[in-house]
Amino acid sequence: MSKTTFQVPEITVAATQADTETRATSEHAPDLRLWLRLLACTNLIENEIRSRLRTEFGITLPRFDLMAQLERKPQGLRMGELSKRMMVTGGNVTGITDQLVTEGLVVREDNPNDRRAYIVKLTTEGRRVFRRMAEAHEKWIVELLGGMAENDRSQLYGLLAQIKSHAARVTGR
Amino acid sequence: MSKTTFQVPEITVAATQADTETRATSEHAPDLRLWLRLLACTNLIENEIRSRLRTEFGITLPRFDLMAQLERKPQGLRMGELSKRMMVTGGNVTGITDQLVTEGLVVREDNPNDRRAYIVKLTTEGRRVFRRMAEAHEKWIVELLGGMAENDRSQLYGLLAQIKSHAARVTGR
DNA sequence: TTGAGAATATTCAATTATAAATTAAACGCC
DNA sequence: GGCGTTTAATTTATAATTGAATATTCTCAA
Repeated sequence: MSKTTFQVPEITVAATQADTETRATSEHAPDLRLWLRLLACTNLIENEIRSRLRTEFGITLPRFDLMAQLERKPQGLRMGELSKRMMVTGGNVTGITDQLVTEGLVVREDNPNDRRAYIVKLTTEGRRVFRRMAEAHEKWIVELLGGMAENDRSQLYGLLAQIKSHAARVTGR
Repeated sequence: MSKTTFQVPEITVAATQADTETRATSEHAPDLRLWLRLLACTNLIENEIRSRLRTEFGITLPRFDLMAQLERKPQGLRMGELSKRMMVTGGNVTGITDQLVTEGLVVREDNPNDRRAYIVKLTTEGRRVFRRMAEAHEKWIVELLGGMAENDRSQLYGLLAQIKSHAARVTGR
């Protein structure tokens, strides 16, 4: 009975949904379908957040993300630490930091213990600006993910932990 | 009993892992933590796939993604359809398609019914190349997601469906 | 029929992102 | 102390990505 999928009219499917996940059909491995759905969820939310950050605050998502990392670490972070946490390359962090420095939202401080490394911190202004944005950002996330039963949410959280630790092991962190 | 999360020691968490998710602490809303974990999972897997596609096949992830959309639609897709399905802007699709055309992997065919629109298709060579890559790609996904109990996987699949449809409603598709 | 508005795709400028090469400093070891 | 290796960050070249503006074509109502 579950093999009746080949009868589903393709036209209808294409008309009612069209995103990354459209790639997955019944012939695909369950893991692939899962991956495409994961990707579709992330893209959907990420694109909406990006758009709102731009229209509401005139900031880009990567700049917001970098500031978010710094906000949790008042002592500052090195470029390499930002790179790891943001999961992007070092060169990318250099560019985003440059922009934020120009805008006066973060500063590169010299590290007396290691002259190769900077310590990047939010400026007072940066902290002020960020807090205002973060408040809205959190509301948006709740709006986008919300309506989920507490039980489902913690289920999901745990299942993602499984994926994360497995994938991290496979990729060597 | 489920409200004990505020006791999680932040230091330990920060010391043992460093990624996007590091942004989440106990003071954050559960939804925010969930979002950051979702994002971390996606980035982890996506970055690994990108890297393997490059080293094994010398192709970029967006090019692979575009070809993947076409492979399922032998009749071809319009630029706008590719854009929706890949969840990226139209201008982006134009650029990626240009590259693939140069490489001889896809073609833009004129649409006799609508002279504004092209129909993009895989070439014979493109189909050949893609199939080889897709086989490896699927194995990688299984490797990265694998080891998950069938029950957990279908649980996760369903929970993501919830998120996806809710977020799609909020964003207006 | 025609003309206003919608739809389709491209172009453009700016930003983000990667990967590889480079510069500079720290580290370890003899 | 000096030298090879590692580490931290930037630079460079190229690609991907966005958002806005533009050019073309289509639709449809007056």
